[in-house]
Amino acid sequence: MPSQELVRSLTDEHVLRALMHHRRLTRAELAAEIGISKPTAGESVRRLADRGLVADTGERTTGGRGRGRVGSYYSLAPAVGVALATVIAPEGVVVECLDVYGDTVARAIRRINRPTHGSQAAAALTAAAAEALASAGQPARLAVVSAADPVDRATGRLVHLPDSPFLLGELDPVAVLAPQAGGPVIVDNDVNWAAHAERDAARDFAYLFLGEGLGCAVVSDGEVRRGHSGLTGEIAHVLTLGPGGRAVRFIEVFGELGLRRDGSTAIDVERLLGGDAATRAAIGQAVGGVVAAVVAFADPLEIVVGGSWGPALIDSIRAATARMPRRAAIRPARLTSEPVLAGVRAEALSRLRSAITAKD
Amino acid sequence: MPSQELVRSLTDEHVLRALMHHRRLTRAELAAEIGISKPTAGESVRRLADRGLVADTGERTTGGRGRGRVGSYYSLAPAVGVALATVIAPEGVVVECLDVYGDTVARAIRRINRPTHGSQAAAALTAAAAEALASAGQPARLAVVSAADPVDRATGRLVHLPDSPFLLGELDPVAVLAPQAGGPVIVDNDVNWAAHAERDAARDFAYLFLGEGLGCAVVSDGEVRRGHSGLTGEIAHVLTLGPGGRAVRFIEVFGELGLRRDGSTAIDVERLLGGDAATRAAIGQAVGGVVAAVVAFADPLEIVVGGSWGPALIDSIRAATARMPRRAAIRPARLTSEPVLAGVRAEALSRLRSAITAKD
DNA sequence: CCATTCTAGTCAGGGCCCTTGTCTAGAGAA
DNA sequence: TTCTCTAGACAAGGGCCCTGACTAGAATGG
Repeated sequence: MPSQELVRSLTDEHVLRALMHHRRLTRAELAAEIGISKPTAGESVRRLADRGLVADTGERTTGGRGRGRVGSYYSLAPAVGVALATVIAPEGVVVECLDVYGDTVARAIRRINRPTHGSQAAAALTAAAAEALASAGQPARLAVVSAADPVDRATGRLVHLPDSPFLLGELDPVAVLAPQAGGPVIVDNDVNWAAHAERDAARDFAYLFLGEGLGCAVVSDGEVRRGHSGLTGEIAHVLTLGPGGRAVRFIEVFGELGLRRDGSTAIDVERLLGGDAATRAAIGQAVGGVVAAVVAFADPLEIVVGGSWGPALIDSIRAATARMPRRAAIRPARLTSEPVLAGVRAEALSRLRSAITAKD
Repeated sequence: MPSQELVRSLTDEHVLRALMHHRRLTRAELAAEIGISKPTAGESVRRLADRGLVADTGERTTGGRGRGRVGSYYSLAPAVGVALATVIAPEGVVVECLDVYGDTVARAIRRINRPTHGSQAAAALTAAAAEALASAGQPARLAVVSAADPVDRATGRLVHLPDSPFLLGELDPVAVLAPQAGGPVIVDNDVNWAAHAERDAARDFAYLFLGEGLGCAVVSDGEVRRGHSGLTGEIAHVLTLGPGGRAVRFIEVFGELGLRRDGSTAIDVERLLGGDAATRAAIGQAVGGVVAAVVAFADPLEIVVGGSWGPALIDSIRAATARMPRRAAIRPARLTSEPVLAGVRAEALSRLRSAITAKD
């Protein structure tokens, strides 16, 4: 019987998924919801209870909907575990424990004093994860991590690219979190997660991040595309229209305009936002060249502009792109508060649910 | 029994797939190959024969492998049909009928006298398809079409972009072929299909097409990505490094070097290939800028260079990209003879097989 | 030349999973 | 107290597949 028990596992999967969305159901409600018979629903619940995935909540239907025999409510057991949603930024780290319903059941924060020194971030990460897990009281099943630096797709390590700020320093989030994650550790950079959170808008779009650093995420056919080594969207070296009509690398435009912080590769956002009309036009031109490239290579329905100064200069960008032969709608990012965390949460929830239903 | 017959359809699917790869098998061989019992294999064959998908070939095992009772060979019936693999180029159209084994069972060619006049191409297409289908003697199930112009993803129609040669003219391959295709008509441009054919090399790469026209295909996570409207890879307007260090649109570089054909937007390949060292270096610089952009937005493992003059200038391109902060391996295209047709054939075969196994 | 050997295909019996239909338990309504 | 209504359990049955035994029929080999 090679594929006979497949149908049984399918039934169990349906039951788990129904409980994820309705939190608690009686066996009769499960049968009606899924479209299976009551005996089948009962058997499935028994199996899942034996495996520790489902438990009788102790609640009874009495007092709810009229007469009839009382029913027992079942729900997912705490043993199904939580997912760690983690954001590592230069200011500090956030670790949240998400349960299977998407609720944040615990949260811990640690500040980092010396960024660009990986061991600081690693220590903060371990401590925050320990605190959050202790507070949640449930086992972790996996971790989804955002880091404010380019991430190597194969290893999950942060990589230092020339001319790009290296905010967090040498850090291997997979190695740091593996002991606490209880499963896979998925790492990607913050821009990609922010794009992930705006994914419902379109199946093909680009997210242009314009802040202290420069980044871009490409969403194609509904998924964030990372490329071979995970460096899709590292746009510092794209050739664009610089001052005087010269072809200049994108990041160098800001140097030539005197908008890079001294002794750093980061952009001085304050000075940039206080710039005059000519400066804003020059920046708009430069961004326009990048837009032309992303239009050519990603053909997005729209271009979402985020970051600390991108939305403020959106008119200059629109003006620069208005004359281009091919255009794409340019709009500011929709999510303004914690877009990165929103994307990380969404992925953590989706993966946690898959891990539970797919398991064995 | 909501999902009970799922396992039966799975069995049938396995049988069909086994027959696609082995062409003819006895029921006992099917059972051994798939890992099911002989009675189950026999039942499945009976069902599929009733549906007309499988037929006794009349061949018997006698004379082959020693003693024992003779077995009956079964194979897929001709009624499973063929896929139309179609290439539309300015010179003419090719229509091939591919059977489920990937063999070309019929082929028809029509020349086109007046390109850029869509009705000519449409007539040639209809005639070639009719000839090929008559010769094949099997019903068509779907068509996969390559066109040497940008293709609108939503409609399958050819689109005219500014500064890009419009070789075939207004043409709606879906409408033209629908009556003969017997199913869906999938249309994409030639560069994407050529990239499709090189897909086994890597899951993330870019295919740079440098010929009379300029194009690029982006393969990400193993699939050719088309973008929202299907115009991914239309690189004529990417800003790059032009003569004198100015930021120039890619296509304009060729105009400034005097390499565009008079009265047309096409590149004069002969003159280009006869150019001096300075010209080749200038072209290499310009292509290098495009490479920088594709590296930033697609992060390919390698960049495959094809087209009529691309491979010939690969050293100039490599020299221009050698100094770039981020690099990707650049290599000439592997498939040189009919890469487009190879990609179209591969997709047609894959879709034909899916259509047969998924049906009902 | 005939018994042996070996394989393709069929038949019978049984297990698994689900379904329908019936029955029991037990709470609210009359 | 009796009726009504629902959650859940139990029994019977059907679909699909498997194992094991059986039949048919050709080549081998003494």
